[in-house]
Parts: sequence; C-alpha cells; structure tokens
Amino acid sequence: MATISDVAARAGVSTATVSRALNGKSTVDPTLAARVQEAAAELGYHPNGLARNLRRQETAVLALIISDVENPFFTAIARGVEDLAQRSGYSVVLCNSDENEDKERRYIEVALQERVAGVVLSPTGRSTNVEGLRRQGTPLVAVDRPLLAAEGDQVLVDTRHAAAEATRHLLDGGYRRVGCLTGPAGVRTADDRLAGYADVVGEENVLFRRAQYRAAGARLAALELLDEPSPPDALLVANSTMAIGVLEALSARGLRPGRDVGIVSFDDAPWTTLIDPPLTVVAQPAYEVGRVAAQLLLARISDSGRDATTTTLEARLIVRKSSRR
Amino acid sequence: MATISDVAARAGVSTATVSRALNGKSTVDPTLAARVQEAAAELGYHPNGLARNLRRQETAVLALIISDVENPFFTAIARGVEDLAQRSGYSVVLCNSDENEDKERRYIEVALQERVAGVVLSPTGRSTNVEGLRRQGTPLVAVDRPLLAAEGDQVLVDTRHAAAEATRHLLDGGYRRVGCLTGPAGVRTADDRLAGYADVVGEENVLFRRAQYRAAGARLAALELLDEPSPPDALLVANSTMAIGVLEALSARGLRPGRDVGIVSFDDAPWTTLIDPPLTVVAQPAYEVGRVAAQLLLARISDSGRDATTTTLEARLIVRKSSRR
DNA sequence: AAGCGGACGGTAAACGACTACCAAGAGCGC
DNA sequence: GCGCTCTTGGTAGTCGTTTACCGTCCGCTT
Repeated sequence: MATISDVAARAGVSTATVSRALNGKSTVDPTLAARVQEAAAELGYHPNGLARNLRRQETAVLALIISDVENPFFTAIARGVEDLAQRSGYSVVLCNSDENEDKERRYIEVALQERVAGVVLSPTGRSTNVEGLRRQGTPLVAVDRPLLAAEGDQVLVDTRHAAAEATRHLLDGGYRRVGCLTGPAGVRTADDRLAGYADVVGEENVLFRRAQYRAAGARLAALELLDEPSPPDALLVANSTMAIGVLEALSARGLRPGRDVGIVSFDDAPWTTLIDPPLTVVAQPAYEVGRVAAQLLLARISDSGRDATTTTLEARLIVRKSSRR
Repeated sequence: MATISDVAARAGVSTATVSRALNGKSTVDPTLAARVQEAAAELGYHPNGLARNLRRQETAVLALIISDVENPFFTAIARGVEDLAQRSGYSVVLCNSDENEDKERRYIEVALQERVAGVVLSPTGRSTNVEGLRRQGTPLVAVDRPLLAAEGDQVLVDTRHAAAEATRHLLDGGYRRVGCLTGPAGVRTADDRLAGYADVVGEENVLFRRAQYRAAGARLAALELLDEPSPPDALLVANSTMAIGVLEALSARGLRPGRDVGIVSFDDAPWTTLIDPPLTVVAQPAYEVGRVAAQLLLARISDSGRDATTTTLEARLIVRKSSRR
C-alpha cells in the first residue's frame, strides 16, 4: 500500500512537494509536478483518506440514517439527499437503522467516530439520542419525524393534515365507519396520522389498530379490525408497506377494495396504479424531503451559526378508485 | 471536541492510561479506571475514529455499493449483508451507484480512501474498475453480476437457467410467441436472462427489446413489442421494476395479463400477489445472496490467502396466474 | 555589484489515537 | 538490606497527511 513517502522517494522529492503537486495547492514546477504524477500513477498511489481527514479535520462524507431501506419512501429520500450532495462533492453513506434503536445508536456512534461532515436522520423513536452529535457540533437534519430535543433543522411532511383530508375524503365518499391502521406508538408519523384521522371522525368514533410499519403486522391488524362486531367499511392506512398487508387481509376475507371497504394509503408506491381497483393514496414528497434536507445540511456545514429551521412540506391526496364504491 | 488528552488532563493521568482504561487492553488500577471513565463521560468524549483507524490500520466498516437503492432486489441484499455484518461487529455503509459508472468509480474511490475493511459490489457494467481495490488488497465480493477481471469472490444467481425455465413454462402453458424484455447490453444479468430465453425459444424465434432496468423504459419497450406486426403473446421480463412498466403498457393496450399476454417477471416483489392476476415470478434469493457475500467477505478479511470462490444460488419459479390463460 | 523580491521546495510540527518500551514501586524470600 | 519479580503507568514514537515556516536560488533593478 503505497504512501506519500513512497511517491516522494520515487520522484526524488519531499513529501511536501508530492502533496502540493497532487493537490495543486501551491505552485510546483511543471516538470516536477509531472514527475510526481507519474510516480504516483506507477505506484497506484491513493492518498490515505484517514490521514488526510485527520489532518484536515474534515470529511466530505454525509451519513444518512434511515429507518427502513426496504420502504420506498425512505429510498426516495435517499435519492434526493444523494443527488444534491453529489453536486457539491459530497458522498453519502446510507445506514439502515431498521426501526431499531440499538442499531440507530450504533450508527450515530459510527458517524461520530468517523467524523462525517453531517448527518441526516430519520429518528426511529422516542429516545433517539443525538446529544453526542450536538456536543461534537456535527450538523444534523432530522427528516420525516421531528426530534424531541430538537435544536437542529427538520424537514417534515404535514402528515396530520393529510390524514385528516384523506379521512374526510372517505367520509365524503359515503363510507360510514372509517378505521385507521397506523404504526407503533411513539413514532411521530404514526401518531400524527392517527391524530389527523381522529380530528375528523371525532374521538367517539375512533377505531384503530397499531402495527409495525410492515406488511405482516398490518395484515393481522387489519383482520382484527374486520372481525370486529361492527367492522369498518373504510380504512386509512399509514404507509404503503402496510397497505400490502391490508390488501391481503381484504382478499382473505373476500372483500373488494373500494366497493366493500374504502382504502386510502399513505405513500404513492409504483405498484399502486397496477392493482384493481387502483389505490387512492396520500403522496408524500419524499424526494423533495431528501433534497431539502441535504440543502439545509450543506448550508449548516458551511455556516454553523444559522438558526434552526423546520420545513414542512405538503402531502397530496391522489384520488383513484379504491376510495369509491 | 474532546480529545484523549483532555480526558487525560481531567483524570490526572497520561493519555496512555486513558487509552488502556477505555479499551481494557492492559490492566489498569480499578480506581484509576473509574476516574478515567468518569472524566470521559463528563467530557462527552468519543474517540476519533480517524485517528484510531489510522493507527490501527483497520476499520470495522464494510462498504456495500449497489446499483439501485430503489430496487427491492438490492435492498434485500443490503439487509442480508447487514444482518450478518452486525453480528460480527461490523457496520455497513450503503452507496448507491445508480447504474452509473461515474458514481460507482467515485464510491470505490471513497471506499479506498476511507480504508474500509471490505467491499461488496454489484458492478454496474463492463468497465468497472476494481484494480485499485486489488492493489490495496481490500477484500472484495461481487454480487449479482460477475466481475470480468475477477479474482475475487462472487455470489451469483443462476439466472440464465432460471430464464430458460421460465420461458419453457410459458411455452408449456400454450403461449406461442414468447418475447423478452431485458436490461442494457453489457449488464451481465440482462444478457444472461436474454440468453436463457434464447436457449429455449431458439435463435430464429428470438424477439426482444432492451431498456434500462426501470419502469418507464420498460413501458415504452413493451409497447414497441406489442405493436410489432406479429406481436408476442407472452413476455419474460427481467426484473420487477420493469414489470411495472410492462403491466402499464398492457393496460394501455387493453390487454389482460395471462389471458391475452402471458407474463413472467424476475424478482418476487411484495406487490406481485396483489395484482389481478397475480404475477408469476422468478424469485431470486436476494437476502441469501447478501448473507453469503458478507460471510465470504468476513472470511477473506480474516484470511486474505483464501482461494477465490464463486457461489451460484438457484432462483425459484413461482407459478401464479399471469402465465396461464 | 549589492540588494531585493518572488518562486520554489524542503524541514518539521501538527492532527489524535495506540502501544512498545521503560521506570518506579511494592512485596517477598534469603 | 539486597535483589528478584510483578504490577502499574508514563514517555515517546508511529500511522500518513497537510501546511506554516524558512532557506535557497534566480533574475532584476539601481
């Protein structure tokens, strides 16, 4: 593994000159520079980023810690972050916390230790601890879910309002008893969606179940709801992964989405137009969330004195057939 | 940003003692150790991973460079890699090359510079350059697609065979003219799937289009095929993202999957059972691919002298309704 | 010819952790 | 009291870069 001294020896110059020649910082005689380039190429020299970063006290790497790689919502965010970061010369490493606070803590630790330039985080839960990041002064942007102790930037989606709108849409469509399937308690998006729903149906009419943001749990929860003495004739579902479970449950009970049970789901997954009837969804601007988050992060990296901001983006109800009889 | 010297000063000991106390390497007097722990906690000390790694000449980070974060096949691989790596104390950072050779190169560069312990890579194309990794002796495992200049481990899926089997299944089902929709030339999986298809239909009956491994391109390509003078009555589709485009195309032409046009797609995405008719698929063991790749990588990290291996896993045809009239 | 300024490139000191080596002190047997 | 071993913790070198500082050399002006 060639080091800068190897290159220096081979080119017959000092390490300082090699560094200067390779980074083009100060002026180096063209002849010499060429000799250095050549030596570096011959040795297949790659500067040791560890040493460089240690010396420079900075890295061009952003960490993006998301709670589920298999959820299209988060991968769309990832794409947004990445597109913007790339443009400014930053690389993005993705860490999958898997809705698991231990993993999340571990990845925050890694981000801290590796001294990444900034972190975009979708907090898994209540007790996400970003104290360490704060102390180190590592810029942080929270996405999708707010940070309780937040003093950092946040990019959220107005999901409570969207849930209310979706619920109202179902009610307007003639459904009488709208239920709600949401994520775990303590996960802010799950709570907000439930709250938006409750805002509209009224506390006394609330009918809901919670499950992991996954298909399997949602299927069970949906079956439970359908087997209630007075089952719902419409459901608001808190994400597209859960929607898969719900649709399975409906099919298992011989119920047809729309006609028998109205369905509105969060997240406009690519397959939602393919099913019969096409799924009415609340489309969240995931890519945009990622872009904005990256923008804020970069801004904060270059100016750590900025005031913390909270950006709330609007979700959009896309009416298709699963919410009409 | 507290350093080890700060902790040492606060605890009234030398940095050596701090290091020893915190890493539990050599014996340190319990009283002293406690004092060090306390000082570290008070200062919110996080060891600088850059410095540590520089000194230790190793990191506990694996890089996983995949060609599309939005493709469930790759995220399943990611999960497999991660589950195994975590168990051995490694963290995994995901890099999204986006089927883009430039990005891929940049991420390989980052992996090299940051001196990650190993790399799992799904090569985007022909000219993927892993020379750098080889020279540095960074362990590498290729997944999904072979590496041309490969001397490293590889974990592949017997996709040609699976494509042949799927094609035969369509022919057996009474379809006469089976077409194929595959990925870009030079992407090995795309070529292999086409080859497996050609193996069965015979060179003279080959009817295919290529497109990016994305929905939009696949839709157009499918429309082209359907508008041929003698259009196919069945299609083999090379991945689930493309299948979305194909199904859209069918719907645009008023054709029903199965009855009008038989469909078999690669990759058992979660929504494939939801559509009507349910999609017949070739299920690839993506999670397993990830697990095995991580295993091989860890093995190679601890013993760089191992011989290179190629593991080929079997794909499984899951017959549903889209391949029957 | 002396003096001066600019360009270039070398020397060496960081960055922050780990660790080989050594020194000091305690305990103990003779 | 001496020397031995064993434990403990400090000193200082190392990892591979970058860069502040300084010396040298060259060419130009006066």
